[in-house]
Amino acid sequence: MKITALNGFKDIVPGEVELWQRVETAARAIFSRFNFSEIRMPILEKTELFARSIGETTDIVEKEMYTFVDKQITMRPEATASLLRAYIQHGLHVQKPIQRLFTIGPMFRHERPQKGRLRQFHQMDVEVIGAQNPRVDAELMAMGALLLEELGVTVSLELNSLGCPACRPGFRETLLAFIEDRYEALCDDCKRRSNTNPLRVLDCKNPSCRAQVEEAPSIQEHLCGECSDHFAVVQEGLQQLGVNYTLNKFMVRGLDYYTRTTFEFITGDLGAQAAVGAGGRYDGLIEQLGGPKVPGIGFALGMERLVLLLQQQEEMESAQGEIDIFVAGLGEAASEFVFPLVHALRRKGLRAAMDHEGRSLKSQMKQANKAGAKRVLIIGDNELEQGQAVLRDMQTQEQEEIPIASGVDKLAGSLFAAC
RNA sequence: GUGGGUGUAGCUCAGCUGGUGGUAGCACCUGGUUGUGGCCCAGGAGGUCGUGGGUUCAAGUCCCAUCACUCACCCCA
Repeated sequence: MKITALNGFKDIVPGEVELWQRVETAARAIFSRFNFSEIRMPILEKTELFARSIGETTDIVEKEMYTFVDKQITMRPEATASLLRAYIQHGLHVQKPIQRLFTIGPMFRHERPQKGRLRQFHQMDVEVIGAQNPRVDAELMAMGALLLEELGVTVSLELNSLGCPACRPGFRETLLAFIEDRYEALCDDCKRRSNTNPLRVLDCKNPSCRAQVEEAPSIQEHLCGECSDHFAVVQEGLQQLGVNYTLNKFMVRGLDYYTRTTFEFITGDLGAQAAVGAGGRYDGLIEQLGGPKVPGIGFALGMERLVLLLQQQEEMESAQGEIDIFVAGLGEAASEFVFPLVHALRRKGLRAAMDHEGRSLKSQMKQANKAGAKRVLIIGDNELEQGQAVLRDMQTQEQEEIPIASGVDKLAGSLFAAC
């Protein structure tokens, strides 16, 4: 039996990896423009960290984590908890009252794989810690929207507020009363959810449940004064920055730590996994994890989903790397000469390649062409005897003779000047 | 965890109601030019038809099991 990658784990091979690099390069550029610094955390953390932040009763913690049970450690299922742990551990709040941080890397969840959802997946995660101003919420969403725009993917931004510990319990009761009248009409999942987390009933996909909650009370109308003011300024900010959004009173996030602002970047082109990016505010979380009493907000972008969108929105022009020069050696003596020459060219900074299989000139020319070589240097027995090699320009097809007798380093220098 | 779909060359796939695995396309190698790429032409290499059982004179094809992949539910980025 052949050994293959694990179910839900994927290789990113040449031809596809270029798209990933594009996504990552664009993201780093944008994050930098918005004054974010990179932070990198380990993939393994104590299990307790995720239980305390994401929520003991969430699906992620209950059944989706890769945990080494005997060691009480877990491969991170998301980035925020690890990032906040690092923030607290290093006392970053002392260095700067407001920290703007991003991280890029793999996350792990043991779910059944499907389109846009893998067991090892990759997120670009952005967090602003220490900022209470609602404008920061708008600024973050504007940054996400700008990145997606620059990548050329079209998404819609959906916005909601989940309130805070002061007003959410009240809404929860209001909603529960509404749900109880319709309890029998709900799907089995929603019956269960109405006990554990009634807000979740709001975003059930089951059509009959949707119909039932259509007229459900909106949390947006049950916010306390502070949350309501906050939500209003967030929306003003989005308008000021020209970011389009729609309010969605049914949007509930799956992680327990969210408060107030929550949002999702949604696409219609990925099947069931419609969220390309999502996030929100988590004002009590840092304190809950043993840190200072500071607010926070952040969001994550799913890289697999971005790459899928890029793949289907434009026919992959496989712009694989091109090289500066291919050195074709003909025969054993020439190969002896070419081997160190190619290395000398690379030391000069040129992207250089050669053939090691002793193939015909025709074959080597094909290789050079496939590698996208701008020039080919041809050296055979004739050239060695005469002390002149042939340098061919692959675009213009022009060839010139250049002296090779003065040694590899000099030749590499003159080739570097020529390229 | 629950459903559906699909497994034939490195990739994309033909293969009808069982009767010798495809001149299929892309990719790869060689040649058409004693030492010159892209286009074209010719040739070549590459497969335990996912795996294991069963039915049959005969199974890629039918049946069962199993594994893998995939889509959806659930959940989420």
